[in-house]
Amino acid sequence: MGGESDKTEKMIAALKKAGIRVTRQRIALLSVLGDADDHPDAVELHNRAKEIEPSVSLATVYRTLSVLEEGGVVHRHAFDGGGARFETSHEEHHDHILDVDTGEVIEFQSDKIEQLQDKIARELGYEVVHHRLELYCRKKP
Amino acid sequence: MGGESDKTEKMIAALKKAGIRVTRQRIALLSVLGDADDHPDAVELHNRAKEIEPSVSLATVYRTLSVLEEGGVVHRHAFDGGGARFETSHEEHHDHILDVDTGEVIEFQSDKIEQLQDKIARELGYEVVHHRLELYCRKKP
DNA sequence: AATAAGAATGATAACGATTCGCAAAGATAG
DNA sequence: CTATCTTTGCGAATCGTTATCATTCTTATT
Repeated sequence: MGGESDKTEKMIAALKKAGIRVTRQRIALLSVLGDADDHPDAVELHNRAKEIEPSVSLATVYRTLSVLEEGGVVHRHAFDGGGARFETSHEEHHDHILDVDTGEVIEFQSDKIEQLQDKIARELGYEVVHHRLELYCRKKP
Repeated sequence: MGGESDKTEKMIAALKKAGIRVTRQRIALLSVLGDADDHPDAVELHNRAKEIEPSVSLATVYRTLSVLEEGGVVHRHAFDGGGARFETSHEEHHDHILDVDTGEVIEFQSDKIEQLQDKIARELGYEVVHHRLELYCRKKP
């Protein structure tokens, strides 16, 4: 019983607290998201979720991902080419390196860059709401 | 006659040199691109180009933009929401601030950030092929 | 200038990712 | 357990973009 991981439990609690209804399909999706250590797109999440809860439809996956995004539970990324990709937001903020040959995604974090971004925006009279930094890279020979 | 600007002439010369055929619709699009100081999308470019050369079709705008991108004449950007937006590549490299309230696009350039990006990639065994840095900002109160 | 050969074009169909509309099923408060 | 209000699945619709294909243009050659 309760095959859900700790991560999933926490996300369910977060939903309840936010007054968002907890349904079978949402639990399935949250569980899949919690287990994913890659950055799957909606179709891939749908495939994985179907193994837990065969009735989930792709439409619901999309709808739920939007709900979760608004609730701050997942982050949506729009890397070059193809559709949006998702990850849970229970890690530190980070940016991404994308291997242009293999498609692999590597996460990194740089306070210095972050500070420079803020500085640049500030000097132009802006404050950064959110940003997007992607390094499309190739393995060094 | 030859209402084309200097910029446009140069781009036409670039096409010829690259062995790319110079057509009425391509001249129209290049002229529109040369005059644009914003970052128009394909539909907007199509509208502007039609005023010079009414026969241009949207399909050709898309096709030509791809050709120009491959030829290094324009850059394609995929900002959050909506479709791709374009600008000529005859300026220095720069990144973008996007005003989340007005949609305005401001360009900026930071050697320091660039260097940090290279350093981060290098330390992970990668070299940066290209990158994407967008600051979604709001005007400071 | 006329021509041949290949490339570019316009119109429209097709596409992939995502959203919408709606009737039916499900979750939660009382 | 019931009433209410949400969420769901399905399929159609939408958006930005690309593909198809017969026709028209460019360009190199005469």
